[in-house]
Amino acid sequence: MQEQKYILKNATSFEPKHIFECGQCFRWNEEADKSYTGVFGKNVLNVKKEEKDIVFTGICEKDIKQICIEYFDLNRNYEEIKDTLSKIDKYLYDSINYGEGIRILNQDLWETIISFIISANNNIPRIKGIIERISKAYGNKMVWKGKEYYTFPTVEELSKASKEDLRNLGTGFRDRYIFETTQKVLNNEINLELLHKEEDTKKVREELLKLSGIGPKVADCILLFSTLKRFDVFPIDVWVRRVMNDLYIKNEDETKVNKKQIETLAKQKYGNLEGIAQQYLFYWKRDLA
DNA sequence: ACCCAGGGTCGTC
DNA sequence: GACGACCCTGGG
Repeated sequence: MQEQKYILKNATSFEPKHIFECGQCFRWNEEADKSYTGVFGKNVLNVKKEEKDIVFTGICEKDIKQICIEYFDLNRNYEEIKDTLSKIDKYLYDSINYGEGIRILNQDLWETIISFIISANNNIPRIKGIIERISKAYGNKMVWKGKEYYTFPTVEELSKASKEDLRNLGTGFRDRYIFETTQKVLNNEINLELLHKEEDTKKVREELLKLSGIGPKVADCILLFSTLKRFDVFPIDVWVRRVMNDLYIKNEDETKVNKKQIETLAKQKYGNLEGIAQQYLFYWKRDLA
């Protein structure tokens, strides 16, 4: 494959660090020059901010511009979204000021499902390591500038892995979840294509919850960070629980805060943009911790 | 050396 | 609906 380049001129709401380190993705790594290189689909891409422009370089299976528009959701107006959210209260204003360049990516649904199953009760460095090892073992090799990269395995490719194989890649107790979920998707007990066509977020969520290793938090992350692209969800993890308690609820023991209370509060304050609000808050508070 | 927490879920009571 | 168990790794 031939290297391609695309330059996005005078970009707003696009900061590589914010996008790749806000916790939505696990396959992007910072280079010495502060740019980021990552793999998605059959593409290897480098993203570099040069003054006001964003420069995309890499090997792609289709036209690089089209691929970037889709993956980085470039047609969505983040200025408008941030405007709306900033007016809600001072906390949202501050968090958006902090992570002003965040964009929610359109990540492959299958990869997002497995990635967030792995994320359960886990930390980001280890999650990244597991996903890399899975890709190297069951994905396909690509070479760019003399370096090797691996696609994330398809359902069929990953189905070659036994529970023991997965355990040996360091997945821990999640080996069973990955194995069972792969089997279910392979046997078409859940149809990922059809899932995109369902409009009702609740119904999609119910379908995801049928898969092994997917509970409410992981389901919401999949809904928000994949091509399903639902903003009317509010993934509640330890950090979000912490920030919501610190800012609004002020319970002495944050672990005792009722989940339902947080959900109601989020819906009430942030409305149908609650998913994006969650991401600004998460990036803000986790970084300052 | 030891303990703890990490983008939670599952099985059991 | 609450509770503990769960694999593994890095940091205090």
